[in-house]
Amino acid sequence: MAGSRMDGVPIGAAARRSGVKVETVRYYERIGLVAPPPRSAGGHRVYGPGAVTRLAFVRRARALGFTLGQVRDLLALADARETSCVEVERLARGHLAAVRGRLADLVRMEAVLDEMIARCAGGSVPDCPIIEALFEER
Amino acid sequence: MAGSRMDGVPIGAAARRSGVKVETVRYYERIGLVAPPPRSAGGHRVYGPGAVTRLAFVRRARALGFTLGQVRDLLALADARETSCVEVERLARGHLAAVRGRLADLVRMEAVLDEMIARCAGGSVPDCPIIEALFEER
DNA sequence: ATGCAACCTGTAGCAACTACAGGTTCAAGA
DNA sequence: TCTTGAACCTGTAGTTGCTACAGGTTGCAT
Repeated sequence: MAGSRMDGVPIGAAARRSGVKVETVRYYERIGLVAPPPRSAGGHRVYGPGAVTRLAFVRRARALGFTLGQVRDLLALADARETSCVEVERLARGHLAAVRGRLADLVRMEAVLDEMIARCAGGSVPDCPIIEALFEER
Repeated sequence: MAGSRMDGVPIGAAARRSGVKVETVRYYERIGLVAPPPRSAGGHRVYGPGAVTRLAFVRRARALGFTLGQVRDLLALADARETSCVEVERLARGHLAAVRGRLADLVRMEAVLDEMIARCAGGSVPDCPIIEALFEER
């Protein structure tokens, strides 16, 4: 009866549960972002719950726009729990600034596209204002 | 006196004028995004005003987040002037939708980071809420 | 004439995956 | 028990959009 509930799962199930694709899981292992899991007799990777959680962590951090390098840092900090919060907050703060920068860029981008499309009016104008706008000097 | 004002410029000047880096100009040529310019006797590229404008167009479209594939399409459309505007607008519209999608993601990202930092409070909490937040299921 | 900045080609590297090819293993049904 | 066939394995190459060399040649100002 021992070991019946704490199941190790193969990579496909780990991928589904964590939201990371199979190839990407192997990629993360290859680059040393996650530890190589134990293998079955036949050589298949077997993931415990902890490993799956870790993969999910990576996925969420990536979805938040952290680079793999930053994720690596976060994982290291998560492992060294004592002195972590200040460091983690610093990382998150820096990242928030970057996010806000990109946000501002995208908002501007949106406005320009919006205006270009609006100027395009009916659609049958011979001199397309979008092209013109992009070709214009300055 | 003929040819004194319609100067062809070397790649460095073309790069400065268009805002595209020298290496990137060569890269664009290599992948066939822009046509190979004529060369000087010694083999240096010589860019006319038209080529520089085209590079600037690429730069601006890229700055708006168009992929190189889309830029390629835009350039083709710009060359085939008659039937272009509707198509260009369609491209721009599709791109705007993509931009808005990314925008929504970033706004969510910002909210999560903001909240994580807020929850991190003083800074010396033993269980760092940022790490916890990312490790949380669902 | 000479010095040196700017040019040339070609290749390799970066992030962060993604997609094969060509095989092996696992699990479930007959 | 045997047999499918899906899921796994490794390794390599491709993707996008550049960027950075190395090791050489040209252009131009002094």
